[in-house]
Amino acid sequence: MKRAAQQDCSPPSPAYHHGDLRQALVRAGLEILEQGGIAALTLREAARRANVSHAAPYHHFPDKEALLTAIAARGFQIQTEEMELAIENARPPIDGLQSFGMAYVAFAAAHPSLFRLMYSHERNDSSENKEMAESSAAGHRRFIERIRERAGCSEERAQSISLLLWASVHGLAMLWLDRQLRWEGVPSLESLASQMTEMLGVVMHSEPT
Amino acid sequence: MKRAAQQDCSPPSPAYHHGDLRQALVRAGLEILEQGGIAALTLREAARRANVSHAAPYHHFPDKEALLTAIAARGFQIQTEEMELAIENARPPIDGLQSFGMAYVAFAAAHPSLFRLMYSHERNDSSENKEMAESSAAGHRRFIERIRERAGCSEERAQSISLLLWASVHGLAMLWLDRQLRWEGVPSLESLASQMTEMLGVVMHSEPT
DNA sequence: ACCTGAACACCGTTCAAGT
DNA sequence: ACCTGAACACCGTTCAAGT
Repeated sequence: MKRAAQQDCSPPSPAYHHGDLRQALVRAGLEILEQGGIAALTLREAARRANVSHAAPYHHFPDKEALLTAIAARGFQIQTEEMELAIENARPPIDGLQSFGMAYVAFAAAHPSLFRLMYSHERNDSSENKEMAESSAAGHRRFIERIRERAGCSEERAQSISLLLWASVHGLAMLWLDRQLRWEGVPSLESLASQMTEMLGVVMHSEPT
Repeated sequence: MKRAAQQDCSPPSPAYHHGDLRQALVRAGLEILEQGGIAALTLREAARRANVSHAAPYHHFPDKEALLTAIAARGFQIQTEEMELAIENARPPIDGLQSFGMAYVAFAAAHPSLFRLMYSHERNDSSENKEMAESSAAGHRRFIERIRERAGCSEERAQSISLLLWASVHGLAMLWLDRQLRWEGVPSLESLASQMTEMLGVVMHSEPT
């Protein structure tokens, strides 16, 4: 009922093409990223896929960087959704700490270009980024709390552990995507991640120094 | 004696401008990277700084990507040099494992754009990359050996520990450069790295699972 | 308010031509 | 062998003009 009055699918005008070009551009960007990588992601190509002129995006984004930021923001949403799903469906149900690490690495492997875009290029603290930062911080706080409960340690120490876990899986994912983990007889990314998160369990249950 | 016959510094010809344009381009690239970041690093700008036409680089590199690879390769050399220096001069002399982590993060903080270039964009296995890969693998093997001696564990386990250490400091550096580590009251990067490498000492001296 | 089409400066790449 | 200058296709960005 919130949609515009039905118009039998005839476009309201040959020029005004849809109500939400902004979202269409972000969607197009995700598609380009998946098909051709970051090099193929241009403003003009996104406009082409959205069936508008190459100047149209400038009515929704001040510049290309802003579109990239919006795509990255959408990426963080997708990451949250996919990770929550993966953690729920983990078989056999494994430790929350380990399943977090596995899900993080799995997301990076599934969306390499998007993952790189999200975590690269120091993006300015735009309003969009503030939203992202807040939702990300909230998730982070919940995660720290879970660690604190499970390990029965101080919040300060839980923070240290969570940073170590995050950095480890982030670094593993990045090094893997960059083809840096290719010596003789490399195990799969999955087994590396599993091995790594297991070792981190040792730290979690050890005495603080 | 291997140099060309002395010519009183007068250029051998107004067009042929130096003997080693290739190296000059790499050097120019490093300079651009430090001054303007990855966005400023164009083939034409590198040519400009080397005082040659914009087409000249194509006699030394097949395309832009090849120049980027050469710059990244030089970056790995610089990283090795700077890290060895930093580890030697660590005061007070700290554990080798910890000083490695600190030096790694320090390099990333000192050369953010170069560090990003080195570890990004899946570069093809060009001959240059094979050299890099080999020297990198050799260093890696020495490092694993040191861990094995110190922790008195199997080589397999030493490999796991070294990967955990590498991934941790790499992830920490990346997340820091990407401004992802900015919640309330963030400690300095140095103290985060120190804290992290200390925790990893726990893993190293713990019993294998 | 939202979109177009022309225009500008810049970039990567190619190529015939010069020494 | 190594470099230049012109040329081409593409991109980000701007702007007057249209509805």
